[in-house]
Amino acid sequence: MVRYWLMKSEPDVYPFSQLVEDGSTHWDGVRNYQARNMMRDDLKLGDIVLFYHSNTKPPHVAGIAKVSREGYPDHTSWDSNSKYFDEKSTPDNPRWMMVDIEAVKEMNMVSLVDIKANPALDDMPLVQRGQRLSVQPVSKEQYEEICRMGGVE
DNA sequence: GCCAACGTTGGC
DNA sequence: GCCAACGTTGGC
Repeated sequence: MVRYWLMKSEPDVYPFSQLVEDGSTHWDGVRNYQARNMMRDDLKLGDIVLFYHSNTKPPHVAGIAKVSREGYPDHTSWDSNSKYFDEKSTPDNPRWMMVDIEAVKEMNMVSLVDIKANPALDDMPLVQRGQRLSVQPVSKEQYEEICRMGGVE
């Protein structure tokens, strides 16, 4: 069964347009245990991802991606040249995980303001108080509503 | 195991 | 730039 997720990226770091250009990418740099656990255990091949741009004006959902490889160790965690380096992570005992995603479709920007204004989306983790998780579950209904707002069938 | 201090996230 | 919310760290 396909599940739906929302993943945050700062457009200055890696925008959705870059994913479209690259075709696919590995989602490295997540250093939060809850997000790691979901990538390790819950994100399955073919799952759908709403690609969200945070720390930008306005914050918004930019497009649709899907999981093209399930959880595996994040090699940037033992690369001392990487900004995501974690000395406690090694190839033999990796602490952090990532998945690969590939671009599926661009959509018209769906801003956080519009998401908050839509009662059908009140339960999205994204709009909950203090929610900072960079990988979040989204229901099928919420996903379909975002698509509708973004002009995607 | 508690909790204060600190760092980060991310909207505004 | 501000700051609320949250996660992590480390002393005790």
